[in-house]
Amino acid sequence: MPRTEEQYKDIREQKKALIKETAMELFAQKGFSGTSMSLIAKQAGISKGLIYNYFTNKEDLIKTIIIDGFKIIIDVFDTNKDGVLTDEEMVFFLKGTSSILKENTSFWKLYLIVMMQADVMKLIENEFMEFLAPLLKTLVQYFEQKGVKDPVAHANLLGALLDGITLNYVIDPEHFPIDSIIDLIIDKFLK
Amino acid sequence: MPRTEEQYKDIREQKKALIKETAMELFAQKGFSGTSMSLIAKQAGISKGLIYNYFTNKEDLIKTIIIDGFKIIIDVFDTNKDGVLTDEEMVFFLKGTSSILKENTSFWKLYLIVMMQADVMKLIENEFMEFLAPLLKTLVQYFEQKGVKDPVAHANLLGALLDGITLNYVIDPEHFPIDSIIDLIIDKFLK
Amino acid sequence: MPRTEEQYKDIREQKKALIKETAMELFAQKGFSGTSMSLIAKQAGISKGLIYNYFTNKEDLIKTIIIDGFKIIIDVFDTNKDGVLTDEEMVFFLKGTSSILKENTSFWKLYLIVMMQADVMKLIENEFMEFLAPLLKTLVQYFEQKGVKDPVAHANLLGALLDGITLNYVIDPEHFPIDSIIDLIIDKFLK
Amino acid sequence: MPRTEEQYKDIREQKKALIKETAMELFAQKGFSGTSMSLIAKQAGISKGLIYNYFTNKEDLIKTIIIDGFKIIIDVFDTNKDGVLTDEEMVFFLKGTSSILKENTSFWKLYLIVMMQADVMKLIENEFMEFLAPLLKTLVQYFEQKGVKDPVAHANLLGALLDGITLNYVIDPEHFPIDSIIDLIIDKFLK
DNA sequence: GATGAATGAGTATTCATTCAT
DNA sequence: AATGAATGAATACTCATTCAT
Repeated sequence: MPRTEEQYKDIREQKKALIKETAMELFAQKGFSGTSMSLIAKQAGISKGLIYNYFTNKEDLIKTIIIDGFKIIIDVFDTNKDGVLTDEEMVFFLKGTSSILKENTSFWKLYLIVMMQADVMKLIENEFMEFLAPLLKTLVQYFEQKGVKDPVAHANLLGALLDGITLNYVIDPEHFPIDSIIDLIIDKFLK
Repeated sequence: MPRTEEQYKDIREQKKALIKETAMELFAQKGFSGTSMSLIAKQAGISKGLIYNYFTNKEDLIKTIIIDGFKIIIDVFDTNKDGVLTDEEMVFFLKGTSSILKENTSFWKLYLIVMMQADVMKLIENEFMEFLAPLLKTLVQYFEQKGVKDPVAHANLLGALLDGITLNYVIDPEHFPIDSIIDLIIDKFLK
Repeated sequence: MPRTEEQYKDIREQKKALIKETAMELFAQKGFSGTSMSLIAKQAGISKGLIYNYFTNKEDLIKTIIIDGFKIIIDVFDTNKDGVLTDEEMVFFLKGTSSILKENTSFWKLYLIVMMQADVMKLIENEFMEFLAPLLKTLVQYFEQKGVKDPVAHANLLGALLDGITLNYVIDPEHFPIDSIIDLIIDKFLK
Repeated sequence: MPRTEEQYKDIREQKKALIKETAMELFAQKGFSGTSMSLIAKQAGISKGLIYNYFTNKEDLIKTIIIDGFKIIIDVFDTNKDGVLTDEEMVFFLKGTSSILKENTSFWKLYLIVMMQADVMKLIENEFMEFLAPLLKTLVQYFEQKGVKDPVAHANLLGALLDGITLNYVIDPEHFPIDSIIDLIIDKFLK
């Protein structure tokens, strides 16, 4: 009995997710050029050819991983919100950073790798800006509302700080005291 | 009649510097595995083989570039100093960060790439710790002396911040407002 | 729909045999370092890359060729036999040497090349001793039973003689009078 | 004061001998393609360029080593002698084989390597025949005079035996019982 | 006579991608 | 949908040889 269209779609979605998940871990661990398609296939328990059934090539694979990752993060943070953050929401956002880092360490490591690699970065420039711009805008608005002297510098400072925390955390999650640092930030930026 | 030893030494040093400089730019631009020895040779206007006259292999090349870079930075900052930073020295250090970033953008980009790349990182782990440990210690001592509640978190926060600034600056030097951010840091951390 | 496992296995075995055969001829003709993987591929009518689908590297290739060769020879001669050779069996063994040389000239040439090449020899040392030791032991036992004064020297002499015959035969199979020499040996060693 | 022509000639001869000696050891140890000109230069304590001052290329170097080696051996054995060997002379020749192997192990190993390598062999084919032919002729004459049934087979057998002994000796000089084997040959072939 | 920097063709090996089944 | 054999271009690295000094 042939499978229904629905079932086929399910299989496709599952396989695609499996490939993406496997590839993400490996890219984060060994870098983009350091990870071969063969290894991804082997690790995922499928054939090399099958990957090309779902992704047109290696670049498409990493691009999809990153962009889909952004989508999830955006959903979580709802960074597109028009309104202005209250202090409470900001605390929620900063505390959320910690748990989102812990739960998606591989993704964030990959994110940093991609940011450093101009060639790969070009592939996702547009999506990257779509992701980052509203976030930065929200931060600027937040500081404007707090009445600080240079809200743009404040927003950039906080953005850089979050990047730096991400960097240090993904490199050595065991030893980097992320939670006490987040507390410190809340103390320094919200009072 | 052969050249004098002096002449040979001169030639060697100049060529080595040329290769290191060229390779650093390319590594920073395209990553370690993304940069081929052929490209380095082509860009430097020499033959592939000659690189191997000066560096035993690709790893030796990047290792030498990073370690020599550290040496220069250490000399500038004198991070091995035993004493404790005064506020004045801290300001000097932070302002120095800005100019050292501007003058060695490629090196710092390479530094971040290397930090993200576990396999390359292994090559220079020892030298990296020798460079970083005293710097972090100095920061901790500085915050201890200021009497803050959690000096280690403060030091790590400032360290992460400097990493984040480096990251944002090397990715887009034109648009990142590094100087006003440094001023803000001085304002936030020294008062 | 993929091929059946059986089909894949068939393809693999045929290709592997083709590569081994081609490589053996070339190694025997031009030596180990004198034979490039490119040339083997070209001669076999396949791509360079395919060789690495079947053998992990050049060393693995020559090692497999030699070891598989030994296996065949051992089967033919049954050198592991525990008992002692009769004169009749010794005649059979010596006459067999002639035909085994004629039928596997390339292999024996390769065998000699490998013996002369210390670095390649190291790769197969163990297998080589497993092959040679029982053969030599059988020869010693044979001469012991014949009651000659120095059976070890006799065995070594005969061994060296067989090596020498192999050497002369593979260098110039057309002109070396192998059969009359074997007859002479039978005459000189068995009476 | 400039050196006299005589002195220059002396220097040339000494340097040439040094290069030949060094190269011979290395070729015997690591094979022809396995030995680089750089290594020879380093081992001999001279520059790469200097080797090309004395030998037109690598092939010329090995060719000269082999041919000069033959010349010395021929002188020692005087294989060009027209007359026929007496039994006494044959004993002297066989015993001499042992000492000549012990004193020139590297040369004989190189000789075997070259014999196995068709490409290199071609370079010295003529000189090789000039060396071997009279030797074989002398052996044939010796056996003719002894009145054996098949003197050519006898000569070839003895020749192969000497090759085999050389092979076994150069591979493992410590353990191969060359002298008792030579005694055995004298016993088997002269009685 | 002597040096060693420099070249460039060559080597082993890897890997993204294709395609017949 | 799925396989893995096959390709070929690219990569790091080696080395005989040249040549200005």
